[in-house]
Amino acid sequence: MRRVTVYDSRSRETRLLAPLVPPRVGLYVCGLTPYAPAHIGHGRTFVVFDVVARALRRWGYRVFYVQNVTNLDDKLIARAAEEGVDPLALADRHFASYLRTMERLGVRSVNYYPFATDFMPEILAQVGVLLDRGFAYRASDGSVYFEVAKFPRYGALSRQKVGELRPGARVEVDTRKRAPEDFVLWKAATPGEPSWESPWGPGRPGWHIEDTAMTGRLLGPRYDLHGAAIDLIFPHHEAEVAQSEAATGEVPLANYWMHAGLLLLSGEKMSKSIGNVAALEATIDRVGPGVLRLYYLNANYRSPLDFDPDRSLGESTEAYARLRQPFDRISELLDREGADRPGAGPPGALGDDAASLVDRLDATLAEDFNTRESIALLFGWTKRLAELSGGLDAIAGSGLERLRAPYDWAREVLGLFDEPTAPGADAGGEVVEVALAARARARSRGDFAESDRIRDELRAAGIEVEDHAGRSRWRRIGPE
RNA sequence: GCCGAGGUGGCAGAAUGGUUAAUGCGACAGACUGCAGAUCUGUUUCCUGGGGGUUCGAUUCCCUCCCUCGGCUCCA
Repeated sequence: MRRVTVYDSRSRETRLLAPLVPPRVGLYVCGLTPYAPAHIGHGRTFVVFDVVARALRRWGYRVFYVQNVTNLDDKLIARAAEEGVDPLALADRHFASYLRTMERLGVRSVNYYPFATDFMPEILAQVGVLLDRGFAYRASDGSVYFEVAKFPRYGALSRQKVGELRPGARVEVDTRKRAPEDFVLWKAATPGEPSWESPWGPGRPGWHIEDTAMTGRLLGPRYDLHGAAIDLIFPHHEAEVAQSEAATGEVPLANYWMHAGLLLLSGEKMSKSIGNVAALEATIDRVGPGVLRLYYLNANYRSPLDFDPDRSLGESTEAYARLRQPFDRISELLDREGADRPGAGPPGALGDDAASLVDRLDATLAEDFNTRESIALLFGWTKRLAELSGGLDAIAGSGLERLRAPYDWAREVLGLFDEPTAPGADAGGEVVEVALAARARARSRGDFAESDRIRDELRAAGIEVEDHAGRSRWRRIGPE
């Protein structure tokens, strides 16, 4: 197992990752509430933790990655009422679409997506324990609240002092509570809304308790790593800590807390409630998963990232195309001619350099998942291969495989280069070759009008033609 | 008001108590090309929010102020 450091937002320092039971790592990430399509802010968070899981697995850790699904909450119920559908069915529908989007984005590292409503026995049990131990109380209508005053550590994670909060700043204060900072564990049923039987009467669980009920069963009372976006640190994560630690007596709930920075849209938080969202699915349609992942990973995962719809992805598109150029060429040669294609060895010590670069990439990423610095190293490698100026074609298959190693690393860990690209392997490649042959004949007889017409038509179809000294090559740039 | 995260070139964004502050985008010039694009080469010397302090040396550590964003009880 490689030595890995993690910035822990609870202690506010970068710490050596020491799993409770090596090499296992329990990773829990707060997922979304599937009441609307995912936006690119969600995409950032889930790509970040996808890389965390991929990297840890590569380094020998056995990661069990749980991402919960809040398939029942106020907004979901409200949306379902608007549409006149069953809330749980609405959640199922949006979750199915979310899964497809994640698959396209290359997020395949999650082991288990538990649904809140599948953990009703655990939720009821945890609420019951909190009542028995005196950390919770029942309100007149049957709701159950956590009494924050009984848990002195409340606020330690987010460094909030209860007395300094401004109740009602954003959400109406619930008058049934003893104190404004108390939070609901069990909500008494509202007619017409989904409800479950409980010892305190029919109702449904509060948001926070769903998470600790799930992690209690799936990961135990203490686990290694809790991740989410920073906006959830208060009150959600604070409540998780209070519930779980009060109920189990086991401290701390999570050994490490990783909080991803928010994606801002033109300087403002992107969120479904404000309505300033860029849909994730449509963005993938437009630029492809690799460009979007590069955009996300091109910044420190903790920094706020300001998305500019007019330039951010254009810039990443250019950068991605440049980054992958030698990778595509190598892949094309290997796909077409195989690993035993003849040729020279890599010049100088380039083959060894590829191997040592992979070591450096691992070492760099292992310092709090520094994806940005890793990408800078990959650009350096792209530059070195580009300086071979056509020399890639002269190198034998075995050598090419060695030179591709840093890109293979990027594919495995960062999830880049995962879309089909090698022109030869593309469906329709033969047709393009025929068109290019016709264009070559036109050029050789000086008929540039015909030559340009063919080029323009190919471009309209998403095929970029590149004229090189010997022959013309082409690549897909996607439909305009 | 309180808490938290940020402030680095034209733009996006790394890193570090120490030679010319990475990388990418953009721009400009050259090579190549029938032209364009792509590609390659070079240039982009005056860039670390303001003010103090510690230090031989601060962008980095400390203090203070300013600005932006987030949270303040069911937001990724």
